[in-house]
Amino acid sequence: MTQGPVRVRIAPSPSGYLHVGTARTAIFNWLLARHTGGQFLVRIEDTDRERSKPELIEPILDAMRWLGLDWDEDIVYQSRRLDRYNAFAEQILKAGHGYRCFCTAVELEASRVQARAEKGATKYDRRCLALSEDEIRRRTEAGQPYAIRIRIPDGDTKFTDMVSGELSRHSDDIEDLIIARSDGTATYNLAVVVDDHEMGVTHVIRGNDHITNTFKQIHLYHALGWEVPQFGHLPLILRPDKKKVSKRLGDKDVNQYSHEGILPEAMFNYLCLLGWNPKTDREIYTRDELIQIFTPEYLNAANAVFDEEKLEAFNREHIMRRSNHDLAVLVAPMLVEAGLTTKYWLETRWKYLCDVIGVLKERVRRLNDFAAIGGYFFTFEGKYDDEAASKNFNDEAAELLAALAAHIEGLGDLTLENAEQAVNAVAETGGVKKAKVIHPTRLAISGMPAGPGLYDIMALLGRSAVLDRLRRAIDYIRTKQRA
RNA sequence: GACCCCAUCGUCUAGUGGCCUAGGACGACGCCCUUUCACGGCGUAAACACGGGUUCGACUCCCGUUGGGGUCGCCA
Repeated sequence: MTQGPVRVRIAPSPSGYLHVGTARTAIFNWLLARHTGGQFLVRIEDTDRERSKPELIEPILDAMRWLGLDWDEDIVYQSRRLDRYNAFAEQILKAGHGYRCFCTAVELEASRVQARAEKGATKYDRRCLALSEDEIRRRTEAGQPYAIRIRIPDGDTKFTDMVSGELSRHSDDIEDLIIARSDGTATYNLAVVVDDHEMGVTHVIRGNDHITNTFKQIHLYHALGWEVPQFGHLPLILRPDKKKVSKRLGDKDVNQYSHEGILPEAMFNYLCLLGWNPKTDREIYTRDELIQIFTPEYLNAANAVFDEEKLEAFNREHIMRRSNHDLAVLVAPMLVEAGLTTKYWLETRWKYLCDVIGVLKERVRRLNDFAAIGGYFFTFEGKYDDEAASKNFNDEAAELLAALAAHIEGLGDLTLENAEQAVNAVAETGGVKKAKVIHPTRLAISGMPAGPGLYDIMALLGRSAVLDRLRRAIDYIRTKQRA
């Protein structure tokens, strides 16, 4: 499909962090902009003074930067455009598309409660639309506060959604929404329409929880005499319990995944395939590949459950695609934070770090796993896995370890080859199977029951560290046997 | 409750009337590889919600039912 350049936007409100739902909406918008050579814009919807928190803006932008979602123009802050919106509310009122509503919030709430009780729709009953000119003038002059509502014309409202096709709703089911509050400030729907129009947004792609708003906003475009943009309503991302992801329900901040060792390209790739797919059996793509192949036609209409296990599977694939050096840059601070080593030590032994990552790489799902399963490459305190120790540490093992240590002492540097030869020799002279030597040795030098190939570990650790740990294990076994 | 959206394995999905005895991926299970754990390879279990139509023929089209989700604020 060929499509001209689009102007799209993501419009988060700083009342919380960026969760995967918003992140995925941002990704699709960004992808469409990049695919068509258009612009991706960011607007901060911070008109709610009570709930917006300025300090939440940076974390949201950080999460976007982490995902590689760069924007093309200055960020638009609605809070700085408040004055701009009021004029348009007035314009709608003067043009006869709106009317003053003197109902108080308390009254409105009461009639909603009543409507619910009577099991009906809770739409505004338009009582203020029936007010006479005189009555309106009288109340206005008396200083009675009023909100401005737009009057929804009779008939069906229709639009063609990029995801779901023809969508329509009868005017009876669209409320005469308030566009300006009684304190004069504009409400969300008006602000959005004014901004999208003035920012030149051509395609509005957002969650399908906005469908109701879209019908309302279409009437605002009409009342203002503006061209209506294309709309696309994405299916929602659901939690495993099938509720839509939300801050309320404690869903994770996208930044948190970064701290938990998820690679940004993995998150990007996984999210992109939730609700969209390339119509092939391939699932792993780079960001650039996705820009190439992305087309909104392949957007799904059904909601999708977010599965962290599958995210991890994507993460593993992307970890395998990164160079050891790249991974080292990301893993180094994690090792330091875990108290396993220091920044300085790693900097002077960068090659070693890369080699360690090389042997650990394929048994890791998240970046944090490197520290969790490979700590012994940096620090070893003589702690042995309990189960493995009771199984592998016995008198016979102590003797074999001693024989191995003796053999290694006669060696120069430990290499993959002579490490293997050493183990073979010890097994042979001891008249036991290799496994009898290998398992205690692994436990002795790593403390772990599982991990990379033993010779890899030995060669990496080096002669003196291996000897130290061997002797330490022998002591450990002997003192334990005596006790 | 009203309105709207949606409906293929547990999960993400392919499928646009015959290529379907429904394909792939994650997860699960088993086998092989192997010093362990992974990786890799091979394989198994696992789905078209239901009922009516339309048609020579429906997973695919239409209607209804059921189920799930969303929205119903002078919040965004």
